Amino acid sequence: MRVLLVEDETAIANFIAEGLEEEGFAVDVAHNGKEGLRMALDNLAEYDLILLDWMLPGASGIEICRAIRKENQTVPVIFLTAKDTVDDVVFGLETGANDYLRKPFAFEELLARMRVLLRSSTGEQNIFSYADIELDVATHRVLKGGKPVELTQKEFALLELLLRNKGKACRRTRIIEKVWDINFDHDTSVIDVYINFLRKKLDVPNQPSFVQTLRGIGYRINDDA
Amino acid sequence: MRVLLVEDETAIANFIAEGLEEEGFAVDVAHNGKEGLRMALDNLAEYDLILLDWMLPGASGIEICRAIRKENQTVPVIFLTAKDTVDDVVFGLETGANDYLRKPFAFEELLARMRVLLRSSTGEQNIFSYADIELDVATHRVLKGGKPVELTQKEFALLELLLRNKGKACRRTRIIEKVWDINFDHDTSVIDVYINFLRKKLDVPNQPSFVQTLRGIGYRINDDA
DNA sequence: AAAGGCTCTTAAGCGAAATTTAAGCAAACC
DNA sequence: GGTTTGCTTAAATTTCGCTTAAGAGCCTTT
Repeated sequence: MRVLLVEDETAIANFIAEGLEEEGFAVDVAHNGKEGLRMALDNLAEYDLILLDWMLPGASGIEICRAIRKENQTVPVIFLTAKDTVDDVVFGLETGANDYLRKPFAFEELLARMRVLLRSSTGEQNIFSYADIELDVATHRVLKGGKPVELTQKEFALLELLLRNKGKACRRTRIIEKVWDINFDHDTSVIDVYINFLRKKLDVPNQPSFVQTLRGIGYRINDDA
Repeated sequence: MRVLLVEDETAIANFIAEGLEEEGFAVDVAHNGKEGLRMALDNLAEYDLILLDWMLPGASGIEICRAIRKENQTVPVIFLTAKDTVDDVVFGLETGANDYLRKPFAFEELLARMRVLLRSSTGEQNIFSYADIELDVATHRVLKGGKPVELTQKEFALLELLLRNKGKACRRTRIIEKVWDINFDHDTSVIDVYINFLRKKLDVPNQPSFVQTLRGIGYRINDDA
C-alpha cells in the first residue's frame, strides 16, 4: 500500500510517516504544495491513498485535491487540517475528498479511517454470454456484437433460462414452468413462437442458429462459446 | 435515495429524518435496536445508506453493523453517536462502518459526509448528465441547456435515480422502492405520471424522449450522451 | 379562518405493444 | 409416404403505459 502525504510541518509529517511505515505502508512525503501537486500528478496511479494538509505553501490542499479528481475519480483522499469549522469540512468534502480529520487527531483514528477507505469493494456481475450475445441480468440488457437488442419480458426470460443452462438441454416442460406458469396449458405453441422471435432478433442470416432444436425434448445453447 | 435511520431518541430521529426528507431522501426510521436489525436485514438491498446510533435498546448499533456486513459488504454505514473517544471511533470503524460522527454534529456535515459515501458508491460523482440535461446532487438543481428547470422533490428524486443508472434499466419495483416507499401500493400509476411530468419539462418537442420506456420492465436513460 | 397555490396521488379511457392462439407449411423420423 | 414435431405467419386478445383531469393534503397569504 503506497501513500502520498502532503504536509509542510516537518514534525507532523515525520510523525505520521513513521507511524504509517510501522504499519507497513510505503509513504512518500511532499513538504509543500507545489511538490505535492507534482508528485500526485506524476505518479497518481501508484498511490492507493493520499493525505493532504489544507494550508500549504505553493499550492493549497484544495487545489491538489481538485487536480487529482480531474485525473482520477477513485483514489481515496483524506484532508488533515486545522481548519475545523463545519463550512470548512463541507467544502473540503465537496471538493472531492473522501474524509476530513480535524487537527489535532489521534493517529489511531487516522489509521482506522484509512483502512475504511482501503477496504476494497468488489462489485459482482451477472452476465451470461454465447458467442457475441451477452445478457446482463442486473441491468436487464442484451447485447449482440456490442449493440443493444431490445427484448420483451418473455423473450428476455426465455433467453436467460437458455443461457443459464448453456450446454444443457432445456425441456419444453421446464421452459413452460420457468418462463410461463406451472399451470400453463401444455399443448400450445408459445415456446416455438418465442424461440422464433429470439432467432429473428439474434441470429445471423444464413448461419446456424445460436439455439439448437432438440426434437421431442426442447432446446439447447451449445457450450462452445 | 433510500436511507435507514436507527435512533431511539425521538427528537433526534425526527430532526434528522425531516432534514433528510427535505433534501429528497426517502427515510425509514427504526426506534430501537431490534426494529433496526429487522428492517436492515429484511430490506438491505433497498437501502443506499444506513445511519446507526451506537447505544440502543434491544440491539446495539455495533451488532446491527456486524449483521449488515455479514450480508452486504458495500452499503455505506455511518455511526452517529455520543461515544466520542478515539477507541470508540476506531472500534466502530473496524466493525465495518464507513464513517463515524460524534454527537453533537452539524446537520450540514452529516449531509456532506453522506454525499461523499453516496458518490463513491456510484463512481465519485455529484453531477449527472444526459445530453444537455444536468443534475447536481449537491446543490439539488437541474439545468437544461444551461437554464435552470424547476423540479419538485419527487421529480428530482426520480430523475436522479434514472441518471445515476444511466445505461441501465430501472425496474418499476425499484423505482417505487427508491423514490416512493417499500410498501407502496404496487399497482398504481404514479410512476407513469411522474415520467410524464419529467418528459414535459425536459423533452424537446418532436424529438425522441430523453428517457426510454422498457415495456413490462421500467425505464432507462441511454448511455450514449 | 378562508382562499389560493403547489405537490402528490388516484382513476379512467385510449391506443399501442406484447402475448397468445390458430392454422398452414416444412422438416425429421419411422 | 405417413406421422409427428417444429417453424412461420397472421390475426385475436390481453396487458401495459400514456395522458388527462380531478381531488386530497399541506403550506402560505390575506
